[in-house]
Amino acid sequence: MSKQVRVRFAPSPTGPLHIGGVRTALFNYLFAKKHGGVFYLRIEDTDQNRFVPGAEEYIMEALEWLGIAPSETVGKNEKFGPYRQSERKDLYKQYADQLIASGNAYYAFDTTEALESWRKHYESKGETFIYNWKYNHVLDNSLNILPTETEKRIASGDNYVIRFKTPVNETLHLNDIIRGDIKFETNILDDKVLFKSDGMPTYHLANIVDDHLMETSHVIRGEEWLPSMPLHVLLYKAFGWEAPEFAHLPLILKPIGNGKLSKRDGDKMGFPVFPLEWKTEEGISSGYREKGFFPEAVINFLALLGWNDGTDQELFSLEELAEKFDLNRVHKAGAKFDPEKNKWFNHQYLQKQSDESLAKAFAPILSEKEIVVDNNKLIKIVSLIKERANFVSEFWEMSDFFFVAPTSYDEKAAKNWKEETPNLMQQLISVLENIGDFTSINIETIVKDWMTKNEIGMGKVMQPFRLSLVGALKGPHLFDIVELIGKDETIKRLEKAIATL
RNA sequence: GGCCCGUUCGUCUAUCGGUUAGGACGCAUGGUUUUCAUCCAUGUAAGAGGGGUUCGAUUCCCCUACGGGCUACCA
Repeated sequence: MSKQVRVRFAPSPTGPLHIGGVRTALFNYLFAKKHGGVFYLRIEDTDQNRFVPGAEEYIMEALEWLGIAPSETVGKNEKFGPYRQSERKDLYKQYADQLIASGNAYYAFDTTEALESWRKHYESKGETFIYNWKYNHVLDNSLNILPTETEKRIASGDNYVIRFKTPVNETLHLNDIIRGDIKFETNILDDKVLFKSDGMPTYHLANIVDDHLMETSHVIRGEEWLPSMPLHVLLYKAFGWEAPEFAHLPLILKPIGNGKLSKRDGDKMGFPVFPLEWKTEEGISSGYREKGFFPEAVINFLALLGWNDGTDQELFSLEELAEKFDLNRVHKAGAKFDPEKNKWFNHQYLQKQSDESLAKAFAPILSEKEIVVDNNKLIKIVSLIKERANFVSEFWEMSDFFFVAPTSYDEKAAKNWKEETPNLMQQLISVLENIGDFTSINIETIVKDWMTKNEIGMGKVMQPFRLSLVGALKGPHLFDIVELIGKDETIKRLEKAIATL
């Protein structure tokens, strides 16, 4: 690639960033890294009605948490700033005027109501209403009146918008990196509004102007933008600018049912669709971070939703992804989001964490329950339970018996508590009392010795023993538990079980 | 309705004309663990349909069906 690669993620701050947006950001980030380019963030806040406080901060925080923060954005390396379109407002009008002057755009005075009624009118006749030359005879714009009249109306304060004048009778052959050639007929295109009556540009104008001014080399965005690609390409042409290359990413679809994944689906289906938690008056939408996902796991899962490196490898670090990423290997079809596989990735990344860092992550949960525990002991406990966990948040219910004696016993397991069991447990207590070196291996050897010598079946002892200590038939290797909770506690729990059951 | 994009196991996907259509998640079974889980092994399961092109189509072309997106003075 001859040109410096500069790509952007350009969300509009209308709420929390959702998982589809995260993947778009990720693919842009990876593409930039792969080609030694720049990944920048631009805030597209040209719709004043949809502004949501906190959304912009949320987006930045989310990208930072995920480890894919932009290198240029609001307040950071602003060499092409400002990066907020609302702050570039004054810039856009001149470009709209430029298009008017060159005959590529015109003023339109139609009211929303008028357009709505024309639309209905033609639809009832079985026609598709398009705002272009074909229906110009019913439209109220500067194409139909004298320039002096237009000037007069504008001067008198009539509301107007500026529309693009789509060329007539052209067949456009556009290229998309992922999809190849795409054909469009200009005759079916609307003359889109470029400049709104409130003095703000629409997405289309602002986007093209900024992508040009910020020297964007590649536009990598969601497939929902594919239909506006001809307009955008036409705009570059009208300005006389070189257009960037385009790549339209497949959409992320709902796990079950039809349609693309939407912001509301997440909590309804039991998984987060947002990187971070988002609170509003209506309620809390859960986030990956708060649910205990590792950012690496989220990144890895998302990267593989629509892309793969052609091998069987599934676990990739961010660096590896950046090295191997290739837009030509992006799948064309939409991908259903699979919460199960997402969890599996988290399980993989949980196993990669050190016992120390997992203990550190677990500690706050324990202190909330006012449990004090020696750090070395905690590290050991974590090492015993982590392999069966998907999340740190599962640690407590998987290990509570290390910290507090069972208060109840699993009913089904308690059925194995036979008549002879109390006596056996009593004998077991005596055996344990005499063990000097109270370590897992030693205890195991001695206890098993005792069972063999007295011809006691393993199941007769081990199951009630576990039930007494844990309260259920679950958990790590029994003698590891015994060592960790210690001799006194073990005996205490056995005595309690004998008394209770 | 119109326009555009797409279609391989239930799900994510590999395959760039010739393969027993491979891997992963899930599920099932077995083994390990006298527990649960993990782990290991095995199994389950796919080219939407119809036409072409070709010696040969999952792969290239067309049609149909289905899925998705867009169709605002929202992005």
